[in-house]
Amino acid sequence: MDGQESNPPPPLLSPLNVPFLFPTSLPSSSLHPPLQTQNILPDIDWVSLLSGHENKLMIESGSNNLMSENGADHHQDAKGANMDKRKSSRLKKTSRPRFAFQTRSEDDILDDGYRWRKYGQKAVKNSIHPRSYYRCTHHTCNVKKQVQRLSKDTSIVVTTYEGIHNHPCEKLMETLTPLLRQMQFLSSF
DNA sequence: CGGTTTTGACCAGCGC
DNA sequence: GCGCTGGTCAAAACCG
Repeated sequence: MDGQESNPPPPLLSPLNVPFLFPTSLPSSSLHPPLQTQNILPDIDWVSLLSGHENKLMIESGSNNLMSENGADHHQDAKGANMDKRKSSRLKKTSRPRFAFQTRSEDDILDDGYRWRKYGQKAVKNSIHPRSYYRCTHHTCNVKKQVQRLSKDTSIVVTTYEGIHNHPCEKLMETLTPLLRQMQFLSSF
């Protein structure tokens, strides 16, 4: 459908590694519904960080919104009963690192180098566009993301990441591995 | 055939 | 307590 997984051009960067570098210490009040986001690192060129390919991803300067929330605990997966899973995911939803940003794009899904599996879609109040829920397909990885198009400006997509990848970005590794090999080879002289 | 998407149902949290 | 809303599950459908 959205063909996110099949986007051919590999990104040169691993955008999702970036958020993990900055301190996630914003109050949780900055997080939810009204996308009252705070510019944490206003000078960073998130467009190039996040696009990675010749996409039309355009973050307007000044609207380069980021959200983040402190994640003190590491989300322990309730791998028991289904209900426990639901409960834990819901209860701990605000205790994981989260950040969101807006991109101007025709595509709802931006190719961030990770592989995602859609697990839900919901109509959201006050929005004509549904919100989509994705989960990282890596077995041990628990990162999720939500994607929603703004009803005000339908050219803007709001992507919210939740959690931290505990594995390298596949596409990044694909890109870097030959380069590293070459560097090793050259440095052996 | 295995992985992904779709979609209705279910559940918890929250406001009233 | 009730209804609304958002987040997740899981079966079925879909696709390469």
